[in-house]
Amino acid sequence: MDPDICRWILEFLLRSSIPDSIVKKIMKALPLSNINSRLRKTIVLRDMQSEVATTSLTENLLVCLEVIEEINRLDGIAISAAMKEAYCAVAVECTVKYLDACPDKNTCGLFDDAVNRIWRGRVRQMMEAVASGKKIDLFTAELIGWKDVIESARWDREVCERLTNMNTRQNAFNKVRVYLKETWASMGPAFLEQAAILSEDKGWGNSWGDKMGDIRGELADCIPNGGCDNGVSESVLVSDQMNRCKGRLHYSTNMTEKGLVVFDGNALYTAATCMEKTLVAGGNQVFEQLGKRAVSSVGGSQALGGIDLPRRINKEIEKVKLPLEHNHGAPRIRRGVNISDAEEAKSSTVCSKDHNASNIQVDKLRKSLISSSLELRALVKDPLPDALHRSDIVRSELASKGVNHEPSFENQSAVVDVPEQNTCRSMVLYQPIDILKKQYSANCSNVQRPSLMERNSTACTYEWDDSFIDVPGRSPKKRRRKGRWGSEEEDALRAGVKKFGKGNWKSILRFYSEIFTKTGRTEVDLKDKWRNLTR
DNA sequence: GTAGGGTTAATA
DNA sequence: TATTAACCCTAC
Repeated sequence: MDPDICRWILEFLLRSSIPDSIVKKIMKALPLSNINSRLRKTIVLRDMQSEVATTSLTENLLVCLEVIEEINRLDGIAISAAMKEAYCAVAVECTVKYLDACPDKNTCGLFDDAVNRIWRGRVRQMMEAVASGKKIDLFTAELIGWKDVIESARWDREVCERLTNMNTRQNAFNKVRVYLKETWASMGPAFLEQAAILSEDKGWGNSWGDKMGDIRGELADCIPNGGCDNGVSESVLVSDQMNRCKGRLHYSTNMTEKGLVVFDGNALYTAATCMEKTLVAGGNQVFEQLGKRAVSSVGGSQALGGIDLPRRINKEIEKVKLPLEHNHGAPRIRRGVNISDAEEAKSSTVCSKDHNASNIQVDKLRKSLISSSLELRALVKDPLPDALHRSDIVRSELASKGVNHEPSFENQSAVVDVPEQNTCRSMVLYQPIDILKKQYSANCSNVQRPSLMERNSTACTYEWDDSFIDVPGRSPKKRRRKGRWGSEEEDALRAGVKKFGKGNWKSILRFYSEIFTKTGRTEVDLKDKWRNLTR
């Protein structure tokens, strides 16, 4: 798919309320080259929004804000007061929260570690950078003031108590939400939404809505046993979101609705297909207007990466029209692999109403894919897509930097009631910005955070290749070895059980994510370790 | 998501 | 070789 189309789709999805799990899949599959600063910022903001939505506050937010500051500086955008306040409030909360869990506030290793990471790490590096003449807008007098207070809490019990009694958590949430609201507003709608609004202004019809309803119904009907693996619900969700934008666009072509059906849980394919068909639906008029609107609204092609948009759009039209009209054509990309027309034909029938027939074809195709996969493994040392590669590489490079976090929506209230920590919603890892961090977070602290693009925690291995396909004659899957538990981890686990109670492993994992993500612990690991500790 | 039984690797 | 810690699997 064309990189510009990818960007438009990704920006739109990031701005939507599509679950992070789907965005995660899409980001894994999309070729994320040529990311412009607007998309970078959108990714980071979504990351922050996700974290706040699950009422979790981690040092990931500090990294995000630092990344955005860098983006803004390069783009010549001033740092707002809300952003500075948000950064300071999060830094305070990410430190003070450890006081709450410390049995002995004056000898708490977790609090000390947080002070070292945040105030003696990030903030001090800022101080040094400013002293050397570098402009860092996040470094404020308020931050310096808090640094002194936090440092004094290490030896002054009174300060310590005062900090513990402050609602730094609520304050941080409010400040971050204010900042997010302000920033989303300043960025305006997603490019595709702008285009949709434009098409509505032009009166290009509204028949799409009815048609989309039919298609969604067909999607639901044609999925045997609730779906092709787990893809259908995702496809419908994506379709719903795309419909927000597409509903305003004119629909007039002979779409092959079956082509909309997700194959094997690949939400990207659905998103891409929906978007292609939508964009094609309006024909040249829409594309031309898209181009004009984009170029005129940003004062030239610069903001779109310097592309000749109308020319690019026409190219896309030709590329997409062909397969639509002839029901075959240019190869599409699924899971980062080009698929042939024959496979396309197969997959297009996967979800037909003839479930038995489609299942047979699914089985055939799966066998074919497994066979291909094995062949590829034999031929290629590491078959992971580039995105995963980059993510893994960056993650290892960030082993001494890093972060944590969770998911979200725009347009949340700026000031909200924050639930008690032990009633937090379950954390959903959503970590999309590894690549961006590599570029923008040279001064991160030493906490690692799993990536959005990271492989499933139960599938990733530390000492050997993962092999999820059983192969006769091949040695059985080895066990992961994450290593023995350190005293820091044990302390965090004990403090977590004291704070959240036994059994709330997910909450404990989230609360001490700075510690547990370094070693890649899961909630099951925490449970098992607690069992060992209490035996 | 969690609990608990079972398995495996590391260690004494 | 026995014990223990870490990990896996499955049911709920």
